[in-house]
Amino acid sequence: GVEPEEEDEEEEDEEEDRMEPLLLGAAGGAHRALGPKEAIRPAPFRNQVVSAGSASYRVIVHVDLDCFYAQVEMISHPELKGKPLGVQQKYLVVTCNYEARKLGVKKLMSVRDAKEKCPQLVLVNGEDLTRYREMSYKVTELLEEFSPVVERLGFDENFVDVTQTVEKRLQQLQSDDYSGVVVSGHVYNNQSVNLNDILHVRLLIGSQIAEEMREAIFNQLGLTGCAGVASNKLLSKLVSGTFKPNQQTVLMPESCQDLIDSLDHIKQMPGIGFKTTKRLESLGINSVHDLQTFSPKILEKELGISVAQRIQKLSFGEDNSPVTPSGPPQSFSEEDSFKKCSSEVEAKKKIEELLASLLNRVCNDGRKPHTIRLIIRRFSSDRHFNRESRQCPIPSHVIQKLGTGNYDVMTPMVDILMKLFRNMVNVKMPFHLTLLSVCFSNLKSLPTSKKGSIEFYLTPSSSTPSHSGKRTYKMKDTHLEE
DNA sequence: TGGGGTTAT
DNA sequence: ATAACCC
Repeated sequence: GVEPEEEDEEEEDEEEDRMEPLLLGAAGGAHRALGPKEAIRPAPFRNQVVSAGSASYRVIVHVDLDCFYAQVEMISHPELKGKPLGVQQKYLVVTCNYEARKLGVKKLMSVRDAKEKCPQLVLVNGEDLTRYREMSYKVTELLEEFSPVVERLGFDENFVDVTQTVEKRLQQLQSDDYSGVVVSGHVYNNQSVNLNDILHVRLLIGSQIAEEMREAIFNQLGLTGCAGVASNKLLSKLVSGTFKPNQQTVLMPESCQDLIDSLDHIKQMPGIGFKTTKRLESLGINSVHDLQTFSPKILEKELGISVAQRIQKLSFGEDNSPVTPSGPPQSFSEEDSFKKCSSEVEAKKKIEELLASLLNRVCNDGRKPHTIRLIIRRFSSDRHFNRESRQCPIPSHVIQKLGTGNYDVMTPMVDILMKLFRNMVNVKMPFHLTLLSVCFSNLKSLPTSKKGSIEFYLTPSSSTPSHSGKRTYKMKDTHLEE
């Protein structure tokens, strides 16, 4: 027989040690539970975030706006307030307000079913995401004032690592007297709170911060939402949904098992998606308990070591993934779906529309995309999982024209996109597409350093044979990323 | 099923 | 370039 390996976390530890000082500055540091080995290692960065005794214990807030698109629409159209409202994309009601929900409308319900359930339902078109996107970033920016460590999840959810913020407030408290600390909002399971337990005190302060966040979002942006406070992202997300709408809940560590037991199927576990659920079901794994007790070795063979270990940890409520600050977006895309597109001319028109919107967005962003991608969906029985794409670098002379309004950047871009199109679609043969999408990625900042002046990029040159007295310049080698 | 996003392979 | 995940 072969000895089982025990030290399979060695590499990971070294990697994380190198990153720790960085994360302490930017991300609040304590981003995972301490392993047993680390506790006895004399690490120079230990104890910087959370004092000894409580190990590294994070406080994470998950903020989840209530029916976000519908709220934005009710702000844009106040006369709709109080009426059952649905937001429509194509023939789907993608979300709706609580008046509509009371009358039986569900998210992602077809327009026909929704109207049948609720004939008074008011529908607004939500295919243009511009206003939602703008409001979404306002929320993220507001949250960043509480802690710079904010990770976006979709347009309507954010994770905030408030570990450092909590620590500051703890230190401001009169010498270890926690008797005045109270919870804000619900405590999951109505669990009793112990002020002698420093972890409890930290989470309570987290709940107060969460309350302040929701207050700020409401007062400054007019939006309501839920919040969950817990020791990691998974638990904060699960607990934020326990009191809905416009309420918040904190999870004390002792109730962790109850929270994950409240899931009635593994597909409700964030991180376990459609594909993994199918494969787990084929192994006879349906409940969280099934996953907890399943043989790790067999699971690793079925799903690969990475997925297997990660999701089995999730089943115990363990999640060491850090809150990664999202910053500005990594990509911009616009898509349109339709019943049928079967000619090149038709496709070109739609691509031009998508591109025009994208160019506006990219122009407002300020950064320049260096990659462009075209995505298609061909007609097929399984609508899902059937996209193809081609991408290529954007030629530098096109990139340079991007910010400037006066040059035509559409024409060269459309030419590129149509080449990508013909690379994917044999236009001499009949075809049937149901979606087109254009994506800009590989965004690079313009060099904005010191003086935004041109002379920063030019270096004086003395070798000027023809025009003595006139100064000439040579290009410096320059890269766009500072 | 929409119109977006992200990271890993 | 695709596949998985998230909303």
